[in-house]
Amino acid sequence: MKKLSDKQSRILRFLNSFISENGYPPAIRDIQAGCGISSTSVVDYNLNILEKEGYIQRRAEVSRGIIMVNKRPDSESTISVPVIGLIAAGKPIPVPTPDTWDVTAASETLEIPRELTRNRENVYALRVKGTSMVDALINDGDIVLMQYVNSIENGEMAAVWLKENKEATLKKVYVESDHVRLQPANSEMQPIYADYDNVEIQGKIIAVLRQVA
Amino acid sequence: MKKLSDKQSRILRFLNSFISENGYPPAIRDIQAGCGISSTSVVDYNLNILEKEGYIQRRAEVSRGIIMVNKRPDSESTISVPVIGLIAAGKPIPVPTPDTWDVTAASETLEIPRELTRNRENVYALRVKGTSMVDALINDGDIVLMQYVNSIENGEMAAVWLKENKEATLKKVYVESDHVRLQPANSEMQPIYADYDNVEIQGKIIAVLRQVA
DNA sequence: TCTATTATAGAACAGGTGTTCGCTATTTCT
DNA sequence: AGAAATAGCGAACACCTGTTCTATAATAGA
Repeated sequence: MKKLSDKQSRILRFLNSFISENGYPPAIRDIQAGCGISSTSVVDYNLNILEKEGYIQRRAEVSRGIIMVNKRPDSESTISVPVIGLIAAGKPIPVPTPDTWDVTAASETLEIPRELTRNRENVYALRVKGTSMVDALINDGDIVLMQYVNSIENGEMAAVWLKENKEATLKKVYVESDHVRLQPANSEMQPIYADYDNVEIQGKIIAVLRQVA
Repeated sequence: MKKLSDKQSRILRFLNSFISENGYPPAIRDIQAGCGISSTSVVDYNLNILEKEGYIQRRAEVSRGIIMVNKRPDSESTISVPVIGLIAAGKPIPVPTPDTWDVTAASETLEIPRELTRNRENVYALRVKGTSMVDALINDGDIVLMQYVNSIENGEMAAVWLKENKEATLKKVYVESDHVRLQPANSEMQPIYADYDNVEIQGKIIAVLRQVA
């Protein structure tokens, strides 16, 4: 790809904003006005260059037949994820089962790119309260995306409820010969060992979001 | 909302498929052909009904000026963030300036909910390489959302380039009497002290994304 | 400096395109 | 059945819009 001229990148920026603002692409004369270009032929000239360079596609003889190639037309690129509650040491998580699944009932939802959830089903979000999970690189205030599952693979990070301790935490879970090993993500921290019937999987973690400042 | 006639729901379905297939809305005569309708006026007639019922919006006198209302244009809820490169100890970040800002030139982009970026401008993303920033609760493979800024508030987490050490890192930055204190987010870690002219702010961190498994 | 290339201008053309109008067919209601 | 509302039809109009043509200016190469 060659370097774009000032006018060309201006057109490209205008295309993006126009489409996102109006829902349909601009006509040649919209671009002309929006970018302060003197002639439609100059717009046409530069659009052809942009097409040859692969930035856009054009449909001949079609009004507003301009397609941005980089941004996929797939409008289903985000998914609504319910923020169910807090996870904190000492409190159980009110995890919904797939039966009682009702996104609309959640008090708060988050728009998450499908790219992050990788099209998984039964995804919910939890706010992390307290610093009890810094050893898993998860801080106070972070949001963790969880997937409701009954069982998990060895080594996956999961929200586990320790019945005896009455404590929920996020750890890597390894099922071993006669116990369950709960391993913090930080290799310098020591693992916790627990009996099978003391742990209850409440979902596996698939992503972490943290807003700073 | 009234019940739609067969023809109207056929038009609605055609609109969806046409837009997702072509990237721009159909003209009246495209709908006419696509739905097997005999006259453009019939299309116009039904489009007006669809608009009155709230299914679409129309721009008068604008070719292809049809907007689907139910599926909001993605760009309203999400923003395209360019993934500019890696941040790792020992490597400078090729941070763009607002002048050379060109989202389309980035090799990779990420759709991020505006909620996460809080409508900030000049946002870019970096992939974190290596575990050199675990003390800031940022792991290998994490994606950090950055905002290009010249200066930052005391205590904000920023990407700083240490000229002497030839090293980029993410730390909380405090400007103090005769030096700059770079404080890891983890309170148990010791801060780094650096001279004013040894540090170069390359942007402040506004969010962290981590995909697990 | 002369020339080839690239970029810009303005105008005009031909077909695309939303809109309108008069009229007919179909359905709904009384 | 008769009237009224709804739906459909075809054509025509007037503007929209992509495209093309010719001419000129600016730039780069030799």
